[in-house]
Amino acid sequence: MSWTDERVELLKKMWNEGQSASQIAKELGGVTRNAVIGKVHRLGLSNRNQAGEVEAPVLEPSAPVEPVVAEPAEPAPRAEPVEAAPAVETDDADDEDEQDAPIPARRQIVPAGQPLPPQPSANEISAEALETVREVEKSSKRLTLMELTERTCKWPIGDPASENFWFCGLPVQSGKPYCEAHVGVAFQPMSSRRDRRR
DNA sequence: CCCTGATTCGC
DNA sequence: GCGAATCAGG
Repeated sequence: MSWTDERVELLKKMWNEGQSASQIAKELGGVTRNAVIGKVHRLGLSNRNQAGEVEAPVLEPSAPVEPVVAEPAEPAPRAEPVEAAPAVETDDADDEDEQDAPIPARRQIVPAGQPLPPQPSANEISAEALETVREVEKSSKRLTLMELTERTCKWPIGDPASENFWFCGLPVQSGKPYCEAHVGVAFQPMSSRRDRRR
């Protein structure tokens, strides 16, 4: 593969969008991240952004969709109940402990045997948190189902029933299924969810 | 171990 | 110019 104008353009675009060298390399195909980094330097744009100002088009993910049950497209091979959300009984047993508690997750099945993250009802998340997540999602890697790995955030964004759908894909928080931002909304301290009694 | 970008240097 | 190898760091 050679650096055709088109490939260089894509490289520039992605680099200015903040994509990592490996991401770009994957997108381009036929090159390694080293090649990308090397090219980036030769092009003298090691300093991300400056003129480009290529704002990610990010189509509004049509607001937090209600839990969408993914059709078991293919029989998932005994999906490991990874961080299966324990039935969180929001009883009146007010516990002040700051123990993290996953919000109820809908059982969803992914061919890869990965449990899908819960679709949070916007009303359960603080405004700021939601804001932050929205912000972070702008830089999501927009991975497809097949591109998910054990260390890419599996938080779904958008409407699964449409083309406007992808997975976050940002680096997961070591061990967890989501990136930092999404772990934040997926696992909330009891205290912050106490007031929203059922 | 996973990842990131930066640099070097033989080709 | 290219990019693998290597380095430095999270």
